[in-house]
Amino acid sequence: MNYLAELNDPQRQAVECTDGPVMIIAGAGSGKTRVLTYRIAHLLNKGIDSFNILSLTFTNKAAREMRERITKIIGGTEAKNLWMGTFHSVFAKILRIEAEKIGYPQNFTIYDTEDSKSLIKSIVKEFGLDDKVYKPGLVYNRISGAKNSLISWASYLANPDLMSEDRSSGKPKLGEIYKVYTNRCFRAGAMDFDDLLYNTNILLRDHPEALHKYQHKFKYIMVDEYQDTNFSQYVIVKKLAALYQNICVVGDDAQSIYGFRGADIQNILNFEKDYPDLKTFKLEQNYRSTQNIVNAANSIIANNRNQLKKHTWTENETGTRIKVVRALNDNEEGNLVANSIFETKMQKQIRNDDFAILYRTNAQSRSMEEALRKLNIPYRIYGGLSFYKRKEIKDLIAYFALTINHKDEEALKRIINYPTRGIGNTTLDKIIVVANEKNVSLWDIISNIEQDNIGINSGATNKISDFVTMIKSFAIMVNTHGAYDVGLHIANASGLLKDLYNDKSTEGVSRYENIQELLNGLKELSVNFETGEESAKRLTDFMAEVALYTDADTEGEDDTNKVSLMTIHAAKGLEFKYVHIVGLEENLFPSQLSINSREDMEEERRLFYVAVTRAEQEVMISYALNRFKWGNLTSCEPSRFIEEIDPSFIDTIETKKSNGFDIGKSSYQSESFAEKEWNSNYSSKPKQQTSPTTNTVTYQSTPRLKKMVEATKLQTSSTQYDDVSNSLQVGMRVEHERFGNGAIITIEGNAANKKATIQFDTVGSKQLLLKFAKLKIVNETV
DNA sequence: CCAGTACTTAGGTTG
DNA sequence: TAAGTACTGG
Repeated sequence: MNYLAELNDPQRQAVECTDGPVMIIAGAGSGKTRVLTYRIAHLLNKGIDSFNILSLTFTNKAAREMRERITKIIGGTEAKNLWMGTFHSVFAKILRIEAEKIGYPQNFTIYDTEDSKSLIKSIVKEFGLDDKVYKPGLVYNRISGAKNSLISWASYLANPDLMSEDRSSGKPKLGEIYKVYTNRCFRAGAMDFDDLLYNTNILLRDHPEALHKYQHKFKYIMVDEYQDTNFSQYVIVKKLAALYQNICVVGDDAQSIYGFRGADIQNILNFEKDYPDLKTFKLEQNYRSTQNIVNAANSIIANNRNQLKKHTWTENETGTRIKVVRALNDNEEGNLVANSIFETKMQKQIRNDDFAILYRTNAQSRSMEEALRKLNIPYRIYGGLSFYKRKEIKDLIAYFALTINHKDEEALKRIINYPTRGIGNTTLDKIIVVANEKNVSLWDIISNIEQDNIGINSGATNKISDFVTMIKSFAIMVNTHGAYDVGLHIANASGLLKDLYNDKSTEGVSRYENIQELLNGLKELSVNFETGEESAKRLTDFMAEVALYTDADTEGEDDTNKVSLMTIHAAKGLEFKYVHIVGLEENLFPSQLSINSREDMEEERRLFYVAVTRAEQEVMISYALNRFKWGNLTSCEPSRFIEEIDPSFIDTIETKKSNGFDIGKSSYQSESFAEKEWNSNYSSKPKQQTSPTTNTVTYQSTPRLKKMVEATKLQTSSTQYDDVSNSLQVGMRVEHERFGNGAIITIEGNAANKKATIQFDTVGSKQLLLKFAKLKIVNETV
């Protein structure tokens, strides 16, 4: 295959320059992925072994696309041998191999962000600190930032700058929390996402033999989206490439938009300093967009100081100018955008999925959705909750995790009493206290619960040992059965499937189906398609990868041909014929939080650059004069970014509504249709200011009296229902004032804590505390 | 234990 | 405004 003929000059040079350090500055739409894939093909053509090539990306999606394209060129077998994937997946794989060197078990758990935050939350609680001050998300970001800068907890505590920062922000204990967090993760045999990179650095720093091994293995290294690397990733790449120096980084400093999560644009700006004999190639020809779009984008980015020199250009047609549209308020902005899409569709016969609406913040999607719905335009919002983050999925996966790694404490805390098995918070708290005293894992305590008397009553003790026995039995099965068999068994034996099955609400049904879907996924994994026989794919293999799945991008059948709604961040790497960028207002885009520093402002500007360069044919920019923010109507000014576009590439549209009023002219504003609509949208809503004074005022008396009244009430109610509660038996049919009729399935606990599980005819199964549930016996026949 | 209510908070997001 | 969480009464 003559792939070199398909490339322009700089693209071909970049492909052919395989040895030594190379930097490819790839403008938007310049054929970057093509160059990367052809470069790998070229390496293989030259006789390089596919096992010696490492290719790193940031997202699963990018990795998958790359693998698909490379498979087409070089075939599946060769493609499989390449080390190709996200930073996290590649180094997780290496860490599993080398885990023992750094004191971790080979089957370590990967904590996702939710696990990490929940752990942080419990540590903050243990410290007796206020979780309003030490918000888990904030603490997590602080720890994450430290790890991505390769600052250990010890150097954090020893760093006077960091310590004084934390003191002046009123959070002096952050370093201590970092320390305990690290210890707890280690104790649980768990790494968070940042640890996958941090610990790789530890491995390469402290174990020269491991460093040499991987330096020799990865003779050729490629990194995509290099402008998004953080310090931790930068050091890994630098170390691995130190021996052969066949390092090729690809990126575009103008598209660096992830500074807020630790990406350091200096990594690409200073790449030359690390490799003085660096060869740089610039891909400046844009194949995606019209001249107007490319030129407008160039005029925007020219306002940034901190950038590498490059001039993108295109041979495409001139195209139409960028339209700038003003709306009176956010709802009208939605209507203008939706109308524009509707008209373009009709006039030019364009598909829905050729349109995208891009915004700075997720909150802006609402007005867009409403407007699209009014015109019956199908749309899809990106960035929802991914499958693997759903509660029921996380619950089942927690069972898997605990089965494979008994020390995993977040998994254990999540499921020890779900489905409820009588191991309540009090018991769990006791276990945690003892585990912390001895600094051993929770599992160490509960698996010896019968020997060590830690002040838990015999009932709970029995339940805990049942739980331990169950998990141990799962663990045995993992070694003897395929992933699907074990998964199904765990879902059943844990009682999770049954619990969901009993919930007949819409959400309950959907949760049950989600579990089925996960199990189906396991089945596909464990069946060998060619023979139809069970393969040796183990639950362990699934668990090694699942934490790194984020696939919100599994497109179903019904997701085709819809208008795309997403944040600009989410749009990076995508392209659409028609792009609407909405909310171009000061304090929104650029964001209010970025107006005080040049770095942040330049990142906002790059974000705008990314937005504009998504478009092939047309860009429409809109802003509103008034917008609801946090429940208040605020007036807005047009964004400075609009002025920064060279005026020769812009058309300012004086929008006309269907009735002919020109809302762009202020003289019409007080009488215009738009104004009336504005009034009807916001002012005519009944404000509920008039309080319903006539309604029942139950306790308009002193607090003391109120207490007495309530005490009497409780007394009467409990005496009244004690008799009923004592005579209840399993099998009886009862009536509940809210849930209707049902049958008693189990009764447990005694006296005040007596509770029953009841299968109701209409609302499914519920557990009720008999003290409160005013049950009437309907039928005593057992 | 369940469900309703009071209260809080509000950027972008991959793995 | 809206959505999510913490608290509390039955």
